[in-house]
Amino acid sequence: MTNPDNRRRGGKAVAITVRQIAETASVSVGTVSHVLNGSARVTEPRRRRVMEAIRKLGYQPSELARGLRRNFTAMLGMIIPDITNPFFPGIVRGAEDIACQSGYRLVLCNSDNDEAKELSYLNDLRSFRPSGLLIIPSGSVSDSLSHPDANIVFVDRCPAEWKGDFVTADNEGGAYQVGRHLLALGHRHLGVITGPLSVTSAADRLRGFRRALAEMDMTIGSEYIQEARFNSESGYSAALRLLQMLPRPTAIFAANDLLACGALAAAQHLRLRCPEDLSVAGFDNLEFVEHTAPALTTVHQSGYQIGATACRLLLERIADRNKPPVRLVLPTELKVRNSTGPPPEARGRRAAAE
Amino acid sequence: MTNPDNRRRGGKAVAITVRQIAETASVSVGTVSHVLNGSARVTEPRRRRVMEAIRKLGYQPSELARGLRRNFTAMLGMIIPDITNPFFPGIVRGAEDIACQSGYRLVLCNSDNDEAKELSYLNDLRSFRPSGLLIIPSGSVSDSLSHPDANIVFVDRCPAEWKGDFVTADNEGGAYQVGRHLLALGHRHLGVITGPLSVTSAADRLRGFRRALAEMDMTIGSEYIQEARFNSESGYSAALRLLQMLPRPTAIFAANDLLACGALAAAQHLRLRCPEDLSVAGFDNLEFVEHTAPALTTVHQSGYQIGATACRLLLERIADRNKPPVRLVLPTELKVRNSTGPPPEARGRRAAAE
DNA sequence: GCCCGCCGGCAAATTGCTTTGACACGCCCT
DNA sequence: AGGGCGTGTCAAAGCAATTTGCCGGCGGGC
Repeated sequence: MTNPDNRRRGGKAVAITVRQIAETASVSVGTVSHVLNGSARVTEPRRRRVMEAIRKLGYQPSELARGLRRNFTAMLGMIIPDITNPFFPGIVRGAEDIACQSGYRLVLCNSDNDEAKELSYLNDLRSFRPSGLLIIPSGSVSDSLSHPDANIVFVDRCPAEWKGDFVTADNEGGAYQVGRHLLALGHRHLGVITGPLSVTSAADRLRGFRRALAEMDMTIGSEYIQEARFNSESGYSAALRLLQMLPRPTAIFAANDLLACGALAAAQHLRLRCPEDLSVAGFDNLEFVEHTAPALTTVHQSGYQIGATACRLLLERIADRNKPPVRLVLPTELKVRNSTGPPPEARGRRAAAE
Repeated sequence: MTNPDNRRRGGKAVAITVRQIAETASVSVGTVSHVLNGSARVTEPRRRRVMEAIRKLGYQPSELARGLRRNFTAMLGMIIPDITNPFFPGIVRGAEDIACQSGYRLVLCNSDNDEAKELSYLNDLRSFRPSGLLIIPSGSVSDSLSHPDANIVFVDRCPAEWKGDFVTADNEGGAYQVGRHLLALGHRHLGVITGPLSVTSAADRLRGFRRALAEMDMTIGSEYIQEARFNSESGYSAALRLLQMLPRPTAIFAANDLLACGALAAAQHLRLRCPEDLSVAGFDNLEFVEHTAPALTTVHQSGYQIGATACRLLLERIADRNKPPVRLVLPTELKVRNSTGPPPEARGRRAAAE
């Protein structure tokens, strides 16, 4: 019963190979390969013998050997800025679900918002010959353009030079909605905490917000726009800076929910009530912001959908390298909750009128 | 200048290979390999010629070919239950940082708390011949024991039969602290929302909580222990069930922060004030629970540390397959915030006394 | 009844890299 | 000066798959 080949060599276990399957099924290795890949017709009795042998020996083909020969593997590389930012796991999850459904595996790397790290990962990932790459860029990734050999879909953010497949949410439109909302409430002194402006999504959000202002013939002083990194600590200190200015803004638009959380904390620290003294709006609609104090007004975007869509696009790109590039913008939606309300003066007036 | 080998074949680009490096540097391919791996001494002039050629041609060795030959690759597999549970990304991040520092890449899979999916991923991952595996198990993964060929570290949860390397936080101790805290506040009617009891960490937490009760010669009725899945919706409905019982519990210990969030929402839905009418405590200390309304009392455990430690252990295991297994329990710490307070009756008494 | 063509299967070449055994060269010691 | 010995280099043999070229046998058409 024990196959002489199925033993230990050099002290380490050797896996089952096609050769053993071939012997067990009394066929050639080529035939086994054809059965596995449907790359040629194999008559039924042989086919069944092979399948049986595979089942019996618990054979699992080596992705390495297969990849080496075919020059690509059943894996997709994905580079994200930071897995601990709760927005990205949603994207990853969406992408992974789609990838796994099609028999692909996802390899994940954190670029840590560092362009050098990103580039290094990009190269490392390539040495595994993945079928494709999903990239949420931190830098310009200019290199990827000089190596157009890989299938790449950019996600959430888009390098300026990139003309290929791309999926994002409607950052500009969502931010525009926030602007309209705050203006409609009567706010005239506005502050913005933006993400790093080198990141396209952050820039788009700022632009959308400004568009809402422009429609009311308003502008916003550059000192009222604070650039921050996409985390709550950074949002906290940016909010402190804004709230010490005169006139003090009555509303703050934070470019994502983490920044908004930091802003809430800053307001609390300064004993400003939200939304009575200060309105705060965020972006992303992370799951937990319904439970913050107060519940956060924010723009909903579905990370899962973004990831799933991007991955679907990538699979299509893999299937047909020559189809025209697709650039998708998924809808966003303003969720008004309790962290935004009329500014103090309007509130006072309204209270007086009642 | 153009190397004749460096052209397209069959329509697709062919990467630079050792062979081309060898030709360019006028050495044999074996020598190139030795330079790359330091597997034999190479005289300085040759070594420099090789390095120069590598730099000039932008050579990147194929991990596939290398892995095929050596029977392992510079990658680590990781299986986690669900990346969208914010506790896990911290672990992943910790593991990834350590892995990348040592030149390894992390491949991630979501088992979705599904044992079958977990097993399937385990096998797929194996076909890439990773140097090791980090697993947060959803099921018993009994299979992994019959294939002790891989280096495996279990993380956060431990299958009953597993006697190898393992890292977790002090779930039992943390839950014990919560129990002591709630009892010290005067609570006598307690409810527990536990995670799936097949998951060892959930069982440990319940045990720790019970130990605190036992020290006061108390027990808890089984109807006051509601088993739930580790997400907030499940926590919401479990809390509703608890809060409709008579006598109504005055405090709820939720086995993780997501469940606790659900419990807070349920309390709010029933117009119960927290902590005046109901105390809620969680577990994990996710970043955002400082900002919930009210700020959540919870047990801190560092996902990052768990992940980093587990990965370090795995690297050590890879370096020496024969060293004795290590089982680590990282400390946890109770964080008392505003979601816990004295029960209504004590509060009434205290108010009357003042 | 014979020949041609097609189908199914096999053996061998290929993929990029590591590793090993052999070999050549130079140095030191006798 | 000659014989070891150590050192550095190379060529070739894998690793586990896919893929290609070829061949034998069988069926159909003339």
